[in-house]
Amino acid sequence: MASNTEPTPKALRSVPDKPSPDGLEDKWAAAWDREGTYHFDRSAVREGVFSIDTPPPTVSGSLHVGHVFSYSHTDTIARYQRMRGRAVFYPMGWDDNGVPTERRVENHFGILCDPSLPYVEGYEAPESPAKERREYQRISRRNFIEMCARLTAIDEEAFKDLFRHLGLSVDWRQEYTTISRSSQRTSQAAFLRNLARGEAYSADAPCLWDTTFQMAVSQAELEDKERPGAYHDLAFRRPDGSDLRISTTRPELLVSCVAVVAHPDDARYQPLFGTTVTTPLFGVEVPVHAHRLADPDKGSGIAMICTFGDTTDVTWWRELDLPARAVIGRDGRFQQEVPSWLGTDLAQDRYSRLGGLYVKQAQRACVEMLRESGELLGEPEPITHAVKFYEKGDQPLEIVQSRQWYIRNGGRDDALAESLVTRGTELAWHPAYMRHRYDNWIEGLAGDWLVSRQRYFGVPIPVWYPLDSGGAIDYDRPILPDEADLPVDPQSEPPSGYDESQRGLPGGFVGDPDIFDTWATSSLTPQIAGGWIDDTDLFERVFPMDMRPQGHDIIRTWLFSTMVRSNFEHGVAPWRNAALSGWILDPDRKKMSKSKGNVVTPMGLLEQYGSDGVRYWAASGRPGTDTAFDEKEMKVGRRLSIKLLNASKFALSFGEAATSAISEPLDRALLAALAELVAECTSAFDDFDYARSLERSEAFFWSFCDDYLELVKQRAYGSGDDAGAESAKATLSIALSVLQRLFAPILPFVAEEVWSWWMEGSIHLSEWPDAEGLRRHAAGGDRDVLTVASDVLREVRRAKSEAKVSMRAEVASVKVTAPVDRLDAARAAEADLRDAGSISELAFAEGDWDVVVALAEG
RNA sequence: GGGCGCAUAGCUCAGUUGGCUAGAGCGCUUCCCUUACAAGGAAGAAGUCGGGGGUUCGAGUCCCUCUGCGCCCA
Repeated sequence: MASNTEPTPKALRSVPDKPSPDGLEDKWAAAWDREGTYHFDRSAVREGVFSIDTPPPTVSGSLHVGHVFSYSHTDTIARYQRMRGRAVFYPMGWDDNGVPTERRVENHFGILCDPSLPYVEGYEAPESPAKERREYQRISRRNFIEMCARLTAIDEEAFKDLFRHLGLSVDWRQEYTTISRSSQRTSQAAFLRNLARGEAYSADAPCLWDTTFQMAVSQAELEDKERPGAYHDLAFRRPDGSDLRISTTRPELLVSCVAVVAHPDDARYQPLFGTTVTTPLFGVEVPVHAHRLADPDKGSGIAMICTFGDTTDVTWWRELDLPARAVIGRDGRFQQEVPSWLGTDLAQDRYSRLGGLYVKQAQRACVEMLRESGELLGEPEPITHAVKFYEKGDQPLEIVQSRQWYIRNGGRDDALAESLVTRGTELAWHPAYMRHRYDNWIEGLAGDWLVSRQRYFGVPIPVWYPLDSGGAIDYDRPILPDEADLPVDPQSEPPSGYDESQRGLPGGFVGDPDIFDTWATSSLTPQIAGGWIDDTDLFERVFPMDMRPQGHDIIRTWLFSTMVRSNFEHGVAPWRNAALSGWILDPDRKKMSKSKGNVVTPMGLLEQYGSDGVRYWAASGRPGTDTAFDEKEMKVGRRLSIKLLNASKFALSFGEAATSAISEPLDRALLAALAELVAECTSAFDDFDYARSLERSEAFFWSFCDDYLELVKQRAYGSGDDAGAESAKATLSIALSVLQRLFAPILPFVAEEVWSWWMEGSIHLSEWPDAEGLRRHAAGGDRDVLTVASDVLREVRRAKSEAKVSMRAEVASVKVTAPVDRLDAARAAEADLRDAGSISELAFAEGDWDVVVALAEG
């Protein structure tokens, strides 16, 4: 079902005297709103729909030029598909929840969340926020969430204004936020279904922990950073009493040592396998194991296994079935209580010097004790090594043992990983090589997806736990809500069958204190935007979606996690195409980012160059390619907009004529060339390559203005009953309508403006030009006629330019020598050439290409 | 260490399956106030296609290798 319309000329053409691109944004954005131009046609069936899984920007600050860049790309595709007759489902979402939003809210208002505090009715943030974070005002969880909602609502409006000004053809009735009740219901329902099918589980397991945010972190959020460290050689005691030198970068974890390990092939340590050694300082006896992950070239080739110094420790702990001896708490400090495995007074005494210290302090204390006891061999050897950080954090992660929820993602299940790779092959990737990023990520997964986050502003994990008669939590029998009751907040409401007064009491219940990872909700954007839970009629019309546009930096997070959820819930890939956009680079070829301080605010650019000018720059960036931030390109875009206004005004000034009047070879040549252009732009857009379509259209348009318009204008000025004039007028009308429509996806404002001068309805709802129809109008026209005529004209201009005379100067004679086919083509445009060049005598001769121009005297 | 991408005019980039003397825009130089456009138009100069090797009648394009830059992962 086509939702677009054939171009219908207005009864009266109305062209302004002095066209300008300024002010078009406000004029047309309002008109599109009023007319509902971009409203999704809900009666369309799936085959007639083009649906877009729009990236919801994080509402935690301001939009930057990168947003303008990539969202413009998506919009060109949306507009093209709409003109092809598809009902375009183009929603917009806002990703509010997550750490960045909480951070922004904390700093903006000078507040911090303390869940132990009571709710305050009518709370207002301090008028002047405290400067130091530790002096921020503490408020209740509910108050904090309200403040988050307040700030994100303001930010959303600003974002929306910018996107409308940019001209995104979004259906704003389909706006969503990832924190809304509907999104919470969707997110919780999807999770409960994962749980019911065994795709989600909770486990008391080691997890990466950010001690600043007091929050668990998933593998997808990790970032390796090079940090200085040092190898400390410690003296363990062998069974025979001699020293065993073991190197470690984390001597403070000595107290957590549960074993030592060397490579099975390492002859130096083979005699020790199966025996025990004794740790320095604490005198704990630990076994010596063999494992392939021990690197013989690292340090002394034998390592201590601790609870837990890094992720390899976790692997060893799991595979070698070792005990856990954790001492570092969630706050990043060594626990006060002396560990039970320290048997001697000396060991206990030594530990008491560590209790309560932060990791760095504990390291210093430990090294000092090792020096005192003589068990530090030599001096520490400084090195730099990769340390794991939370991508938004500034302290190294610790690994702590805790109860968390996980969703299976193939990290511990090869068959699942393989099926997700296969899902990836169901997608068309633009550009194709981005698929490797996805495949490599899956191959490198080390565990399931940890989705619990110890934060506040987000979707609560919809689970309660019963308390036994002793008040202990029974994690194995979680209490789940009915899907019909979603969304729920286990922190503030009791599960069915319980009363709020039973919260925390023996025989009662507790709510899971955590919320979901941001990605656990945004991995469901197709379901949220498409109405999976609330609007199944809509969902059937739009899912699986046609297009997922996104940055390539979040393939491992957003793209992958969306695949995981869709694979489980629907057994299909959630989209047919993934379009990955590149980066914006500053003039030094560095990635533009807020932290580098090289970001430019977009609104000023839109005002200076016009939204079309900025969109032109964006659309010049090829899909997936990093693009330099370049205001010159925006200026070029603005010039193109102005040219389209002026050329349209000029071409329309000649009036109309019936298409049956097209008779001149030059006119047919133009239409034949135009047909090829349309075919090329169409296949480029079908391949998501807006940049190629723009490049071809633009080149054609400039030569249309420079050559064709110049060649034909004298003829078109001719008297109304002149056949040549009629042919020119009809051709100009067709060409103009085609060129305006080819530019419409890229330059929506100026295209709509010029269209409105002479056509009914919005250009954005009109038919995309049709190459076949143009070929019929061209009636076998020979493109060479235009090419050769342009070549001759160029020679004439060159002669005038070299003689430093006006282009209007009279030419006494021109002699064109050419091979016979080109000669025929030139002859076919003879009259137009005379007019365009002010040529008195035009002669032709057969031979090698040559144009001799003789200017008139005086 | 593994994977991927990029390298073409001063700058930003095109260059489809290998095919005549390698293209565009910007910038630069010169000229033109022509009744669509001076926020314009015309013309011109400018490149050993990162280096080396190979396949081929023919390589910017395919293969190998080296160098530099960038990204992802370990």
